[in-house]
Amino acid sequence: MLSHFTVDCVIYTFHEAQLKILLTERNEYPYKGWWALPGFFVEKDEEMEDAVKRISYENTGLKDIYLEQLAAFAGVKRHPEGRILTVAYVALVRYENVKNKVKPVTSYMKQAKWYPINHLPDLAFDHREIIELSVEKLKKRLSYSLAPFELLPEKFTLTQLQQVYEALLGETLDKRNFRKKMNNLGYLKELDEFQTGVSYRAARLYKLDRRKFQKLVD
Amino acid sequence: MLSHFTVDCVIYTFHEAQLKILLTERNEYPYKGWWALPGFFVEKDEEMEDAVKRISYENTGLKDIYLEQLAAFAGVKRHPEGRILTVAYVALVRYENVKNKVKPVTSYMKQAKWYPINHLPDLAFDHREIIELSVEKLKKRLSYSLAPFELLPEKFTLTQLQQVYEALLGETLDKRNFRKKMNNLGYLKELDEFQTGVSYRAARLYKLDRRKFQKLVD
DNA sequence: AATATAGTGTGTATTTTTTACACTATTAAA
DNA sequence: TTTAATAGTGTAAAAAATACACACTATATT
Repeated sequence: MLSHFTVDCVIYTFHEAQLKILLTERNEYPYKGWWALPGFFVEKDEEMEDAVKRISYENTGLKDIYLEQLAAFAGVKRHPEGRILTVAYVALVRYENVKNKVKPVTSYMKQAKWYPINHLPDLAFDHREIIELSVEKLKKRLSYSLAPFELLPEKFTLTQLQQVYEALLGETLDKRNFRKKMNNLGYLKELDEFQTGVSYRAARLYKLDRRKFQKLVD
Repeated sequence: MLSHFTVDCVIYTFHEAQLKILLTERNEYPYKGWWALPGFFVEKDEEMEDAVKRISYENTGLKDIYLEQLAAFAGVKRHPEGRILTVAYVALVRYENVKNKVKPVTSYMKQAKWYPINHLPDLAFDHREIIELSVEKLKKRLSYSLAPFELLPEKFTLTQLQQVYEALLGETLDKRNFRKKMNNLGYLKELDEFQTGVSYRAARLYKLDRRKFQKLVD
């Protein structure tokens, strides 16, 4: 007797200075018409991570996204039709890459939509609990995590980076101290490029130096 | 169709200045005669945590132990008889409480034994991988974790506490700096009691002030 | 009684990190 | 040319982390 279980994805992005999560409106019972995390059953011979990639692809059109396992949820009562275990994953995507691609590709959901983490609708199953745990975890790991850089464009301004930190920590940070610290960490590459299309002083763009970042984490 | 899955427990203790894990010798196929983490199938109407408690109780005689979910493992090939998902938990116990209680209470294992984390035997399934991940996680969280205090007796010496830190970090620490820091954190209660039965100067005993610890973590 | 043993317990100076805080510079649009 | 909006910058003070060595004490041994 083999294991039969689902995966659910908490797909984050950063847009308009806010952290947002992709939710889908279910078109199937149970919880038909409710908002839920994208998720589905894992096939018999399918690796969990591949299932997560499949689901994220269906929902964002993106392959090769940043993934991390969050936890397993298996409450006896979590699913109204009997105990179904789910393994929740966190995925981080760049908004620029997905903004035009989000649409329901499958028959079992009506639509997909980005919701700011502070303004979520009522959610199916125990999905709110899953999301809350995922925020907690991102927060805790922030200081040694790639997360901010997976959420931002490849080239970003220091203000954007600070906004990601602020959104995750839920508090505002001092601009000068934030910049000083980021520069001292030494894994930001200052580019000779600047923002375009803004009606005020254009900010300098930065890139993450992944090699230096990795060295520091070890 | 409901979920059918197992839980596996990485049960840690601290003894003889070493971190140790409880392993059981399997008395059933597959992997009969191999060492493995204590684990078993979760009953149909049983909460995961209750299954973990049941298994820890069978193996250590202890109830109410410190538990934390580690991760789900579901590799298609992890179990030779077909994909079985397992949810791994970390449990922390005090050696003084279990030292005489560890014995195989069930028919499916021959014996149970504490192994230092640096000298593990060959292990069944993907259990080595599970253990490695658990050590990583304990290490990362050390600075804001109750783990050291769950592994030590209620009343402990600063040297013992330092040994737990050193075992988890895999490096030695300076005694004076360690003590200064622990005292400054402010959640250790200095007792008017001292070690007994040692043939050298008896060390002062300390207790964790859980209330102050909690305040600091928030 | 003297000595060996083994671990306890303590202070200071230096460096590094963190914090608090306010103004000038640049650009586009009105 | 003025206004509105955001970018970008330095210093002083406090707190935390680090490096480092020796005297103390309880017991066991002779």
